[in-house]
Amino acid sequence: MTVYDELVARGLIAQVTDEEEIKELINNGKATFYIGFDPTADSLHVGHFMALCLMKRLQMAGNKPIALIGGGTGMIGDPSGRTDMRQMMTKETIKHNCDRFKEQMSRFIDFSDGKALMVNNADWLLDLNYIELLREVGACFSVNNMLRAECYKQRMEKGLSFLEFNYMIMQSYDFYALYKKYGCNMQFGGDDQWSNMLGGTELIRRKLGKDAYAMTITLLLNSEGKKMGKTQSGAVWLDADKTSPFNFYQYWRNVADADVLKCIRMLTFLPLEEIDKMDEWEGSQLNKAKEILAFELTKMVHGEDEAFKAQDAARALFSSGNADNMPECALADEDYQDGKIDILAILVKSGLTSSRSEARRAVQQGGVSVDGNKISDISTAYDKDTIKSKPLVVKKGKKNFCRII
RNA sequence: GGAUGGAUUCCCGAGUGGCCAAAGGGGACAGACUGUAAAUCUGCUGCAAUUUGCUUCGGUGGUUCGAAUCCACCUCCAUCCA
Repeated sequence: MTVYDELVARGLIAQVTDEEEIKELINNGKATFYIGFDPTADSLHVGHFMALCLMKRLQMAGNKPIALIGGGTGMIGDPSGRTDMRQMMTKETIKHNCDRFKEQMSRFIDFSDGKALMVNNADWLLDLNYIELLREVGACFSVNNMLRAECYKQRMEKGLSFLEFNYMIMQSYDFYALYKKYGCNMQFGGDDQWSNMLGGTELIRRKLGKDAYAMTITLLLNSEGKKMGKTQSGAVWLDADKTSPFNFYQYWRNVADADVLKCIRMLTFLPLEEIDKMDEWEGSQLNKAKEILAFELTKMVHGEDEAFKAQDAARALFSSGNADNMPECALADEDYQDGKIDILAILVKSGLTSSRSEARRAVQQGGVSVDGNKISDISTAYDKDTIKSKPLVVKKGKKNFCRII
């Protein structure tokens, strides 16, 4: 099976500019492609993960990936798919985020011996001169066309600043620059990037008279049509300090039935034949598939050891309610009053609830238990000595655990 | 630059002087049912406290016994005109 066919079978491809040409290029390892990453946070998250996997797949097939970090475009902010303006970031923040991205990417992509490149568009964008830029590429863009682009449409209602409007031009310029410098002939990106990417191929055609290609990756949406990889507390990060391996595992363990197979197909490297077999599974058997999904992804992101730990912890936790590998919270001496600490304070300290009011509600609604015993009295308190000699396992709701030491 | 409309709690959105911690919906959280799923039903959703207190309605001042609501100025946004 060719790489391209595999990508199709896994449902990764959303749109392509020229299917035949792209097949030819990537199946034969002739593509030099780039994917851009905006440094909007100090860690990559699940949304980037798909792109990284795609890079890896194509790299394994002999193509050369270029990871482009948007140190320059990050100063503008991509309006695509957004309903309001991004917050402007300082140069220092962007720099810091770029460095962190680099570190994380190296874990997935092989950058040795020039097998892959990492570049920062700040290197060329920041030196651009406004008038020169206008003369060089300004003529190649039709405002009429740009306004028709899907990514700007919804912003036409709410307002779009000139700054953000230029994002497409910057991204197109990136492609153009990479084409000239590294012979980069293909760009990949999220499906929301489609119009920006077309801007690039168009620019290359006009300026150089050469063909370049673009392909978008299907956005990972859940069955409700929302982007996956987001929780109420924010994104699911790849950085272990921002999203612990256990929580990362749990996120995937908890996906809806309707989404499991899609996720396995798109995100894991399991052979397709194996995945097709799972297609038959239904009902509670899908739970097994969820475990596989969670394990595989955790393994890729955090390593096999962490994956086993998370899996063991989850299994133990949900069957017996105790385990070694659960989030832990160490109480300090000043957390105790007269050698005691009450249940509400414990809930807040451990981060299981964000305020005492919320903690009180949780207890009153019967959602809190300690060592398997439901707590019904909000004034329940524990001695320091008791906790020090034997940690408490506090549970809020069905899935939130914390060991108090 | 001119005219008009707008900014409300996580989001949408009601509220035009006291009865407002602020309707309704969504989301989140908790309970029941389950398979760590979905759907459904129930509760709950500013902060702190065992029937009470404290801080919120873009910002700053002001009027008033009392302001999310009235006035002034400012900031930001949209629409139309230039």
